[in-house]
Amino acid sequence: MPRQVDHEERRRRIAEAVWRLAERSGLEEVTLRQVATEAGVPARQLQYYFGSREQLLLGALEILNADAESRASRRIGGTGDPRELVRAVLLELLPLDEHRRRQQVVHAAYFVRFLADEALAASVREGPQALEGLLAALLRQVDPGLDAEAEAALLIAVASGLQPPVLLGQYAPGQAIALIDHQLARLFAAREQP
Amino acid sequence: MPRQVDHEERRRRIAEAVWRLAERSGLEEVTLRQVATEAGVPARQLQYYFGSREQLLLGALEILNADAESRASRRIGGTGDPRELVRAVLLELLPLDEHRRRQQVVHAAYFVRFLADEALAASVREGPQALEGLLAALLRQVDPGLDAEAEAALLIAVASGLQPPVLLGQYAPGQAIALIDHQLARLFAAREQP
DNA sequence: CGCGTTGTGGTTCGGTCGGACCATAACACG
DNA sequence: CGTGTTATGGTCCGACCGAACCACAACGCG
Repeated sequence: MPRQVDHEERRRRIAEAVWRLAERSGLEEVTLRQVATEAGVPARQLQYYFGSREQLLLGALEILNADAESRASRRIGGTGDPRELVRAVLLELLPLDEHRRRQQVVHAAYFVRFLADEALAASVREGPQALEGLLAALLRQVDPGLDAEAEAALLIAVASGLQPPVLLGQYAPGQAIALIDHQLARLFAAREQP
Repeated sequence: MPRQVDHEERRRRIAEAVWRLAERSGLEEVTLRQVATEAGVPARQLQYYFGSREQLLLGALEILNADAESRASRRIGGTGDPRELVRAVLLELLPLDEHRRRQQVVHAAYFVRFLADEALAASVREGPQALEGLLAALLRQVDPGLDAEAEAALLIAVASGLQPPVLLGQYAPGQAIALIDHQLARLFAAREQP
């Protein structure tokens, strides 16, 4: 194999340009030329490393998701207490740093596309479903008396429902966290002082 | 004024074409030509009734919001019981019929644009804020002991957080309603049998 | 009955789009 | 030291974009 080039690094560099543009002004502005300019590479490379525009959008999304997942698991890996773990998982859904903000805005930019493409929709459903299972298991661990599935679903709905207002600046991140803590405190109240 | 033409009716007809296209495949596909074809009018009329593409997108959004608001107030107008009213307001946030589904998908398509344009962002924040105030007032009426602001914010977060999974087909509408009822039941439990 | 306002249709323009194409440079390997 | 694979760059094409422009049809009013 001649000409040593780190394909992954190139693809990542280009994908990051896609994210920045999508975050700034939606998929509409993610044209091959704009991406090339933003990434600082000739337009031809996008064709070489991703193929068509459609594949570029898909590839950039995959890299973003893989990125977010590894970042998330690195962040929650430490804690052991189930109750702390539940909280950590939920906070992961809020745009509390630049990476998560970008990831969530880009997801929003893709959202209508998810609806239109059943294959995409299926892969998007996986994440929340896995998260819901994990949360339910943790909740059962904390208090077997809970309706774990329903409470897990509610908590995820709360956290993801807080995304837009935080992104829009309607709530400060601290307010969103306080609301999640409010819901968690009520949920765990019975178990707290038995 | 010669040539009697119902401007509002024309604008609505064109706006509906914008919604359908935006719902189907995002703002990216909302081009003047596509809108004209979809609405069944010559492209020139879009220019005449809205001006530029940007103004068309804005105008279509305004009409959509006015529509949704009148439809919503007509739907919840009947009930008097505060507790029923709270539930009705929350269910209004779910995509339970074609109109609400369309409205919410179109909003999703505009979302990144909201983030980029501060004026738009401000107008988008108004709705939820007013809703939150209304809900908080109702909650205080039901049970003065509640932290009405926090509970109102949580309920709205739950309902709006349930939008994406319902739209994606992850939850059936009935499941989403059940989750909201679960949260409401817990909230009102103390008041139920004093 | 003109006549000026208002609405309509079609056409055109400069620019940008995604993607195809081709020549060539860089390098691992026989 | 060729030589073939891999990577790169520049260029070109037909299609479509938003928007401007123009000629004219319809109609209320003086």
